[in-house]
Amino acid sequence: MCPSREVLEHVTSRWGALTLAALSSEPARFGELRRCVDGISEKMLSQTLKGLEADGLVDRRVQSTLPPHVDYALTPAGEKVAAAVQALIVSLYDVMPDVMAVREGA
Amino acid sequence: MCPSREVLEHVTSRWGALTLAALSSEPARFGELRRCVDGISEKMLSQTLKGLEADGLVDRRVQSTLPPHVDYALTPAGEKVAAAVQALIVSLYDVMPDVMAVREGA
DNA sequence: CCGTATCCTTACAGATACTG
DNA sequence: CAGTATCTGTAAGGATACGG
Repeated sequence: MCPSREVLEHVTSRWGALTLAALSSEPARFGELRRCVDGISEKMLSQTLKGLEADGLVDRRVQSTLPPHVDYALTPAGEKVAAAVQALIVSLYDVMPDVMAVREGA
Repeated sequence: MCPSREVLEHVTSRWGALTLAALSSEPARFGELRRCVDGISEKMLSQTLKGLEADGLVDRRVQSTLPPHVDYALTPAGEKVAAAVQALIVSLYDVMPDVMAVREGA
């Protein structure tokens, strides 16, 4: 199975898309993301970020200060993918009226 | 949590995106989809199609002939979402060289 | 041909507690 | 603040066999 399938599964994993979307406006810190991505646990955020980082979509910058300060930002590749994810989310908002109508009607 | 989150999870579920992509070129039959979406089981295809149908993204047309003939097609709403999914996949292909490079380098 | 029903295994994901 | 470790339940997903 082609390697892009793996990346697709990372990006479209339960939290992958939301995390990319959260980073697309601006870099953010761990705690910010945790509050921003509604419902995500520390564990899953950490895991999701690691996956995206391993794929080269997210860049992790550590400042070894006290207390530690870590920023997560999109790489150029990440920006392209995140833009597509955003477009997908927008298209979803676009069709939500239809979706709701079908759900009721059924 | 907003209702669009549910639809997002359907669309970005393991097989959701691939199924939408497979339908975006033209309507297809169950068996065709099964062969087209590499690795999917009958159970998951059935389940995925049901979810997308319940969201009003996919239309199911049955001809009660013998043997039975069933076509799955995108609804107008489904077309919009599928287009966005396609764009996402294209963006992924676009960045795959970078991804591969990062994976090796690491 | 188009699915549904059943069984079974894994791995996803939440809660909690703890470390640098 | 920014995570990691462990423990545990749930449910997603695969294989197979059968029904309309």
